[in-house]
Amino acid sequence: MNDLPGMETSDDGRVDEGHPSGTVAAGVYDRIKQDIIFGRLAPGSKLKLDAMRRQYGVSISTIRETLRRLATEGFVLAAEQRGFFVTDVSAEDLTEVANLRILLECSALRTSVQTGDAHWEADLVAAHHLLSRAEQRMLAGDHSQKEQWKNYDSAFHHALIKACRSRNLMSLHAILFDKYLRYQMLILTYRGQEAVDEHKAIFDAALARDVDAASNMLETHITKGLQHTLAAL
Amino acid sequence: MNDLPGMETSDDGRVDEGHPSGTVAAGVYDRIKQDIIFGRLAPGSKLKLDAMRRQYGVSISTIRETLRRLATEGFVLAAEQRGFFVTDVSAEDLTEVANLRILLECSALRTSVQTGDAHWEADLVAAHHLLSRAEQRMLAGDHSQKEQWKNYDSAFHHALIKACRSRNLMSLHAILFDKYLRYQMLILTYRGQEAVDEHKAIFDAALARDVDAASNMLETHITKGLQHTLAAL
DNA sequence: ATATAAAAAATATCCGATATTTTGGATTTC
DNA sequence: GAAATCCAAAATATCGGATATTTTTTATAT
Repeated sequence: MNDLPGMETSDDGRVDEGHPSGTVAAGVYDRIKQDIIFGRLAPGSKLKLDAMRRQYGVSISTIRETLRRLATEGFVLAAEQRGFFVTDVSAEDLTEVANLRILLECSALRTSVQTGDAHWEADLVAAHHLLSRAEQRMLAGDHSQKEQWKNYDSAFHHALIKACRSRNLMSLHAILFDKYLRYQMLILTYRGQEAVDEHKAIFDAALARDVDAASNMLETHITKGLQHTLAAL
Repeated sequence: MNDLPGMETSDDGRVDEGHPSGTVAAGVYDRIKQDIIFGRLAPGSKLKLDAMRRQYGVSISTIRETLRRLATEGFVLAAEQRGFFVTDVSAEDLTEVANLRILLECSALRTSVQTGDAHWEADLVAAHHLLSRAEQRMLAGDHSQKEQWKNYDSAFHHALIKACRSRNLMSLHAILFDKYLRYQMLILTYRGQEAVDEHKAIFDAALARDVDAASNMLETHITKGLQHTLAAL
């Protein structure tokens, strides 16, 4: 009882240990963030400090530090003197996030495609391969490893823009991607073959060093994903 | 003694009270952030928790929370188990920040100019008026209120893009602007009449609803500022 | 129903204690 | 004399408890 609003959260005494996180705070940060992104902590729900402390097995100071951090990234709302809440979702917010992704990701992709070296190519090929396999499983109806599939999706998009030579851009993009991801996890439908084909098209254009084609495909990909998600929201 | 690395920091027991900040943490956040931006805490310097606690007169928990927050925004580097440092500056970083500003700010400006209503115009006129007066003082050789001048500069750029209808973009931009600002404060030279003219040109184009002209002028403005700052760095 | 007052819950902050880790010297070794 | 090693001091990470305030809830009265 006295459980958190969302539903069951990450590990409840599970041995787990998928966290090579050096510090306690880093571990709990990862866990809470994932719990928000994957919907285990429902949008809008109150994050009571004492309950969180018990749930995650760390002190209140650590919880506060973590929530503040997540608030700065935008996953949590810090209401002065009234505590913390999981950030709400809305069609407007999703649209903003998608448009920002287009702006940043396309710009970074263009630079990447123009300047990426053989090493960038190799990483990209590897990332696409892993994503591709996961997508095949999804298409085959095996939705059991959604979390992993999304990790490969994330890694693929990351690999695409990795050669953009801007740490600032990369870190902003990473946060945006996670925000976008949360919306995708919220709706439960898979876009299927269409998205697979788009990934492939972006991948091919990138390797062919066709800057415009790659950028356009990416924009289409995000726009279509947005529409799909908006419709299901 | 046992002072902080930068030099004298904001208020040392001063009555001050320019902070209507409801909570203690909010106040110290503002102060530390300003101390970094305006160079009172030097780039790269170590932020020792105990020293900070004494300096700002708050508990270590509060200091940690604040530094974590600033680390997420990128003004502070959180080195796991090794404490916090003021983020270093570099030509590469500055260039990245400037390019991101161009990307986000120009995009937002275009939307703003296209969709801004009379209220947006009014705010913009007001902001430009204040900036303009401050610039005249600067040109006249009165550099005593650099901090205020920069606040008007910031407010002007903010007013330009205010009608872009994207909170996400606005908040990212605000952080980028502050990062850029720090570099400007680091070098001590004023770009002068040139920048004043650029501001005026952007302002005029925006009010004239000339999207392309406004966007181009803004890009030029940022690019020239970047070159000026790079040269002085 | 609605406004108000008292009680309970929760937040914001501080403090002190402890286990670890990192850092700076001092000492020894090659 | 430079490099490796070892030890003590400093600093970080984290916890649990205490207190003042503020918010929320509950109960009471209009």
